[in-house]
Amino acid sequence: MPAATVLPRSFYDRDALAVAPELLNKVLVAGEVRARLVEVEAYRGADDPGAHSFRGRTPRNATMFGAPGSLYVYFSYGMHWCANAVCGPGDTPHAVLLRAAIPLAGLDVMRERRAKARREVDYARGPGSLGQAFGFDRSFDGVDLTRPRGRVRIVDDGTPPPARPGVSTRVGLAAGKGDAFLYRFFVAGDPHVRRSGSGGADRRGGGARSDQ
DNA sequence: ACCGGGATGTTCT
DNA sequence: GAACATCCCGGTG
Repeated sequence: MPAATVLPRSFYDRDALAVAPELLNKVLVAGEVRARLVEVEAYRGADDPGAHSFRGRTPRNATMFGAPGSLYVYFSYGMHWCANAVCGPGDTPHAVLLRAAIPLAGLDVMRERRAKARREVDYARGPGSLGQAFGFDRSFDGVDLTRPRGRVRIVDDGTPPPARPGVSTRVGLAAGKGDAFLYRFFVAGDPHVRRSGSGGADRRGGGARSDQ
């Protein structure tokens, strides 16, 4: 098993739509907590009415306009802290929302933080839950994800992204949700991915594409 | 399993 | 004052 390597800034310095599917199966690390990303969403600056950066820079979204490879954390619905990886290219305000992950280490800490979650599968299922499991808050906004011993980082442990990720529209948006915005990517069939829409949870097998 | 609503507070119009 | 990249609980079938 190769040593885990921190993703370099060049990984993030691209369109969020290119970065998002490649973040699947990477490992998010903060202190002793580690979890494998299985669901993400791309948000793309000026062309994306669903993005926080669509209407320009504000105090809240300033981190999105900063260096690719930064962590953009925002407060959602008066209750939850959600985390994004800032992307590019250059200073283009793109980002990838981290929506769900498989707990790998630091399970005691996660269980304590996620007291309401009964099952391990729910520790980091959904962006608010993921933020709570990792202990994110305002002080994490702007953290550099590319530092090998940084406070938060994303590493490659040798697990490749799925060859054919699940793809769908994004969750919970009033704007930017048509078929032109297939910006959500997930590991098809993984139980840690928040179920969407109707029907069965566990679609698996050869093809794997649009929804679960 | 599916749906409806309340919690809770920052951000922007 | 409305909207919001959400979560959880309780009702119903």
